[in-house]
Amino acid sequence: MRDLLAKIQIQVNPCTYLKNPESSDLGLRILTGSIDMIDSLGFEHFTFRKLATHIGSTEASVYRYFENKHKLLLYLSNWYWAWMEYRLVFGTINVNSSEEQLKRAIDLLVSPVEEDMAFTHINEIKLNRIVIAESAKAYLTKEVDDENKEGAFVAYKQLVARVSDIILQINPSYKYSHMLVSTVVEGAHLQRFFAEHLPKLTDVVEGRDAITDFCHQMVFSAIKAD
Amino acid sequence: MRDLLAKIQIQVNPCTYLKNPESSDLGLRILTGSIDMIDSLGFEHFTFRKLATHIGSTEASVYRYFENKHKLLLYLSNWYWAWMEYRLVFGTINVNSSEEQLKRAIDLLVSPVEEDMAFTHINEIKLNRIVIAESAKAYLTKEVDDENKEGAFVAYKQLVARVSDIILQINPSYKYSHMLVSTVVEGAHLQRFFAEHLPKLTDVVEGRDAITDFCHQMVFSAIKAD
DNA sequence: GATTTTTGATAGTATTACTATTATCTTGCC
DNA sequence: GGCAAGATAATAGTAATACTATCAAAAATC
Repeated sequence: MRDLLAKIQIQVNPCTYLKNPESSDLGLRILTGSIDMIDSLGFEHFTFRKLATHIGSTEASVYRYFENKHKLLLYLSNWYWAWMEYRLVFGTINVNSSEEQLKRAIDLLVSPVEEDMAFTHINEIKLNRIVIAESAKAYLTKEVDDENKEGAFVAYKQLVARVSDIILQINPSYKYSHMLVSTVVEGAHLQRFFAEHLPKLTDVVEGRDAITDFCHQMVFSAIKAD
Repeated sequence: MRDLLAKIQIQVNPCTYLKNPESSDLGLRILTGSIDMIDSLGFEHFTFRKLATHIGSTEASVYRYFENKHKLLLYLSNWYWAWMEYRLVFGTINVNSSEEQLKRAIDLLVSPVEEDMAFTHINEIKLNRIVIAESAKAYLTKEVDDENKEGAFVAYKQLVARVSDIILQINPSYKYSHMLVSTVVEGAHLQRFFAEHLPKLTDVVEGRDAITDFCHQMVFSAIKAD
């Protein structure tokens, strides 16, 4: 099993990079280092110069892998969503009931992530924090249409489509399945951020994870009310 | 009526500015001009130098009103949420039923905005687009905790609390009223952005505004399922 | 009409976001 | 083992951004 999983590589759309960072030692250091630094400094304070110093390389070398830090952020988001889809496929395989599939899908998408030992160069816990705090900046730009045409958001769209399909199996007449999925996924991220920084915008409850509970309830009540 | 409304001024928390832009002609031009330019260029490409040229002033003069462009964005978000709250108060006054109050509140928060003639220096349609595409960048930063302490997000928190109160009047045992409101408000913004730029993440339906419909349905099914 | 405040004009610095050039270092290949 | 091709490091340089400082002119206030 270990050997089998070791062969799995998360495929990221090439439009996000100039040279595949998974293809060399320096590339992998760029990924590991950038995840560390974006998580600790925040995207705005993160620069290729700082990254280069941190991983013991040079700015020019980093630029050979990624056009700019925005493309690097796109790469990391894509990796995250492709990883999520891979986990979703594994997590719902052999599950007969669509309701149970949806439950597991929501859990996977909105619960706190744990480290995945299969990918040593990516710290999934830090990457999750980056996706929560920074990934909206990857599409909230004036370049979004051009980048979308190049395929910069396929991984995300594919994941949303997959969960949306499960919803439609449960209730084929529900009109807003994509909206519901993207709202819940982004909403859960937002609530995690609020819980830590702007608690007045959320509801802190003890016991079971409130955000996961809220998402389950919202999804199932929405698709059943119809 | 006209005269009465003319006296109403939207109060914005002073922590966002160095000098109140509503207090001078140049200040008002900064507001009008920045709304134009952030809407057309996007926040990343917007600079104080470009703004100064656009309004026929100088960079140094703009800096006398706002510490930096991030603070200006905070000012604009605050103005928007304070304006929303003012409209919410007017829109739900003399409405007896809590259900009807909530309906109107959701409509106000998630439907496309129209221009408000009472505030000539602010183009609310452009400001709404800015809030949709840029306002998340105002809090998704490493400085959020410090700025929150200074009160940079009070207007937003107050609005969420107000709508949350209406929900609790309808169903006092609903545990996630703040989560639901902030999820719906941010979710609606996101869906408007997706509808225009990433339509695969949303559901385009003809007829009645799909996003408003979706939000109404989601809120009422969530609080009644409990 | 004098004083205070605001604005404009100009200049300057540090940092960021790149691009270019050349030297060095690996690694695959014969 | 040596050579060629490609990758990386070292260094330098440019344009734009994000400010700060100074001083004079203009406007508002008293």
